[in-house]
Amino acid sequence: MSHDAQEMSQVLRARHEKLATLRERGILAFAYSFEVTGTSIEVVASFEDLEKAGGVSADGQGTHTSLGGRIVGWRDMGKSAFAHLEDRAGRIQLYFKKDIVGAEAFEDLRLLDLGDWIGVEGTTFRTKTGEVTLRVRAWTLLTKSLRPLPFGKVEAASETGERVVHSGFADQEARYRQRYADLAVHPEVREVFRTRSRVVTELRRFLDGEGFLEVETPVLQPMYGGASAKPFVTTHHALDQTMYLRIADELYLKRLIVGGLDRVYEISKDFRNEGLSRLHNPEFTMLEWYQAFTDYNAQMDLSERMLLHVLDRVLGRRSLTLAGQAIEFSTPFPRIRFMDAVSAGLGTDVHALSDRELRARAEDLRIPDLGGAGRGKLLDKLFSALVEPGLVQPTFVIDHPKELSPLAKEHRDDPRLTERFEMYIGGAEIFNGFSELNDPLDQRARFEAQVLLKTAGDEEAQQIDEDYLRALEYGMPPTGGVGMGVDRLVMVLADQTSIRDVLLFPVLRAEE
RNA sequence: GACCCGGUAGCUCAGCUGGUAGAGCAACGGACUUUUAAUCCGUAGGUCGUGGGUUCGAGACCCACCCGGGUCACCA
Repeated sequence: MSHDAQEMSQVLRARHEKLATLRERGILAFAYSFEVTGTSIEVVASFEDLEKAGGVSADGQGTHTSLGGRIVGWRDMGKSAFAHLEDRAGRIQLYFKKDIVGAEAFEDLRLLDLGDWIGVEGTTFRTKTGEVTLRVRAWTLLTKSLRPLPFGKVEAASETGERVVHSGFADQEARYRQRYADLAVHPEVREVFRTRSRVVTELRRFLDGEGFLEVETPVLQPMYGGASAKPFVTTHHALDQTMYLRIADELYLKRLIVGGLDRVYEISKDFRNEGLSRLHNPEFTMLEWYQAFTDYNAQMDLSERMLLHVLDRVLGRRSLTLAGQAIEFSTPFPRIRFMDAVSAGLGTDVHALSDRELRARAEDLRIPDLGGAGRGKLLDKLFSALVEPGLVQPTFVIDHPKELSPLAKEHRDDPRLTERFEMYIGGAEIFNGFSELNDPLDQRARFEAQVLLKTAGDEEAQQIDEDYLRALEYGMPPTGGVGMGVDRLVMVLADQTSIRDVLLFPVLRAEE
């Protein structure tokens, strides 16, 4: 025992005492392995199949099976006891009877607690109350749980008959910090992360099927770029060099297009040294892909197809509920021009407004912290305030102003704009793509404009990446590229309103 | 960083205009060989976030601080 028993709470002390008793009786508290023949759900289903086929024996016995799992419920009845065992698939009821397991093994059940991992073997049957149950012939302790899990209670509401869950673990912060306990007592949380895994699998499957090559580019970079954001800064000691954690994959992936890997994608952790919010975690997962010989129109189509693929494969339907709102995915999604949307919100043509007039409009709307915002930032602020919240159904916003998009190609019909799109769902931006700027001279000019913004105090403005310009000078074919927030897509599919609820271990202030 | 709300038993919470700290669940002991929120009897469990102050007396009132949540700001 590593803790002074005096300092342990009564609850912990009771478990340590049980552990000591187990050891006195020669029972292994932390076993090495256990052979299972299936999962709880399979066992229940196969018993029901057996019933339908009339294969249950005269005394109601089904097949013999062995299962492993965690004890999540216990009802002691004296010379018999009922429990629920939870494994990766679900739950099954266990029935222990003194006459069956034997007096000694039955007595040892007293040393078990909720949260313990056990292995059981026996035959299935259906109880008087109708639940398919495993009649346990023998049980083995697999792991003693020395700290009680915060199990809640489920009850049927007296009036409506609905199942009401009384969580024993409602403190959100504690749930994030001790995600292991959150997962252990909340099957629905485990389900969110299964959904997340399936989403990522299907994104890969889709792009692989389209002939894309999955690649890996540096996380640790001597120069960061590809997005407007503040980086995390660190030091490589042997090289005595400042390094940055990547804020985007974009510039590396486009170098690969130059190199002739003409359809590439990467699923990456990106890092941005910014505030936290419902939609922002400092470390997040981004999917970026680039496809040569295509423009942003093709990439909007591809994005739609990708989204439908994921919906079909993960949910099996093309509609869902997000934060209580019904969302329908019917393609093609509406496409609205950025400047038209802002103009509509403002009730006047923004093209005709000077920078000063734009600022006055923003101030009228009480948009805070305009600071030294230039035309691009003013338009962006107006867009965020007037348009974004209304983009609940899947919608493409297209043709953003040039100042906002230093890596996007100038619009073929309007030099003030770029060929860019963002797709919004539920008021949040999830996809962002463009016809990639491949003219190295124009790219240099855009970088230089960013440097001016930086000098003017914009901390997120980009820097000149000479090596990237050198790559473009070798020649990058016309290319369409897209970045997509994987966490945010998972939020949509799993109906979660906070990014923290789709991250296993969200960023938190250090404990203590 | 700003504003609002919160911190009381392992968990969820109550605690009135200041008067000796409570409930349910969990735990522990006992009864019960088809229960499922099992039930019944009993026991134990608390530096009331921290530090000051007001008061005869503070969980409650005042001040400061710490921690958290929400909203906003920051953030393609």
